[in-house]
Amino acid sequence: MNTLAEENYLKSIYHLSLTTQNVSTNQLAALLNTKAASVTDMVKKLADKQLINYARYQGVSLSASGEKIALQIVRKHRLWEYFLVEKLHFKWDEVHEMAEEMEHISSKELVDRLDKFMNFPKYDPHGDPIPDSDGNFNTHELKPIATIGVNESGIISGVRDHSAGFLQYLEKQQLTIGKKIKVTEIIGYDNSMILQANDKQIHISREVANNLLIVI
Amino acid sequence: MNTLAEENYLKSIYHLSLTTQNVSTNQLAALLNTKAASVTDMVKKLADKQLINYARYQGVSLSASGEKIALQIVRKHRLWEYFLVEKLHFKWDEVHEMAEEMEHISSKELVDRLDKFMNFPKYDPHGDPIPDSDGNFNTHELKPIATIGVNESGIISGVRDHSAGFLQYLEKQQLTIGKKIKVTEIIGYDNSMILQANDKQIHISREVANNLLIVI
DNA sequence: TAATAAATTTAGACAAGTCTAAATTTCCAT
DNA sequence: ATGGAAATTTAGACTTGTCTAAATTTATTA
Ligand SMILES: [Mn+2]
Ligand SMILES: [Mn+2]
Ligand SMILES: [Mn+2]
Ligand SMILES: [Mn+2]
Repeated sequence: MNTLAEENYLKSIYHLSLTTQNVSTNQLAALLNTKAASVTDMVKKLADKQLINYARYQGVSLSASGEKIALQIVRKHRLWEYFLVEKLHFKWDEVHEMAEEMEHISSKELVDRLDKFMNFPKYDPHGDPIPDSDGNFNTHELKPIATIGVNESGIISGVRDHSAGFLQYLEKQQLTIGKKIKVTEIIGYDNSMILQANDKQIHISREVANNLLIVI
Repeated sequence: MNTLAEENYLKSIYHLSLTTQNVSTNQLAALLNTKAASVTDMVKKLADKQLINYARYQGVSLSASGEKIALQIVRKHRLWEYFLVEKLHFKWDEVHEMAEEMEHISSKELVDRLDKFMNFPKYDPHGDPIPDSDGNFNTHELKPIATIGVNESGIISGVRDHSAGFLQYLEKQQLTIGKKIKVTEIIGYDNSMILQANDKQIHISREVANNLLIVI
């Protein structure tokens, strides 16, 4: 139906659309590790196929049909990540690159059966919601730990940075999905935070606090 | 490492090499649904990469490194087919096209863990042997039912024709892998055969008898 | 508001993989 | 042994997706 390159563009536009309404050529080029000129070419093709809205110099947004496709790709990515972690026992920092390939397996029936096989998980190993067969998914209110104050607490429920390095750091500190944390102190000098978690005190930098998401 | 097209060529050369020592351009073109001129181009590229032996007008054969790669692709194809049938409950005639895509997922670690997850199966849903992590696999002596005589028997262990139509026919007749059959009569007029299987008499044409493989 | 900077698009080129048509080589039957 | 026929390769072209460099448009800021 759509080429691998087209699918990757649609997925990237989807992700960027979560924080920008009109996605720019340069944003896409950065995310896709390509050049702005290449993005312009592809964006014209996707617009011809009615998968995105595009006006020269104005950036792009997904059309209804484009979003539908993007959500199916995101669904596949997250279901395969769940499979790799829950069934094949990979660690949460090891699965992204594999899922980047697996998300392009085309059969919808396969994905739906995989979903059923794993009992319809709602979140992937990084806390991101998994769209169901129709593209619907849970949206819980996530906020960075950095936004709460002393004596406030929450449940770790997601990450803003998906890099292997960050995930490995969190794993080592046992700051993983589902863990309860409470802020016990904020160091004024550098805005770092001391958390109570796993019956221990854990000192995290402001940068970590910005990239670790909780639900209250 | 290698492109999708290169992998498909190597796999096709591997399959054709099982019955021909020097695989011809036309054989490859037919199997890959492409044109002889395209095959010549690709074959030059694979020869440059030392994955095949190629002399103009003389056909090709796999080099040691080419065969190693081909066997890894075959391993992935058959393991994914096994997964689709045993874990996701697809029928044996439904899995080939999906496996054609999945065999190109690159991670070796993933395949090895999938293998372990399924308890190291030795044969795929069609009776074809699954190479292990090092590329070694069982070779049992398979022969078409057509080659045995009246009162001889065997165990259905493979198919020569992998088309969905043939597999569906066998399923309906309950002539599936593992079933014991005995030839009770051969009709001289058309060389069709009457089998005893599943406590029933089943009449199969010569063509079916040629494509259904047993081990004695 | 004008000029300068930044973002985006256009122009032209290239690699991979494929195709058709024409040329070449090999095979086979006389 | 030789003249087709069949198989294979070459020549030249096309598509997809990418790139660099130049041109154009939009944004910023003095
Ligand atoms: Mn991921
Ligand atoms: Mn994820
Ligand atoms: Mn198959
Ligand atoms: Mn098979």
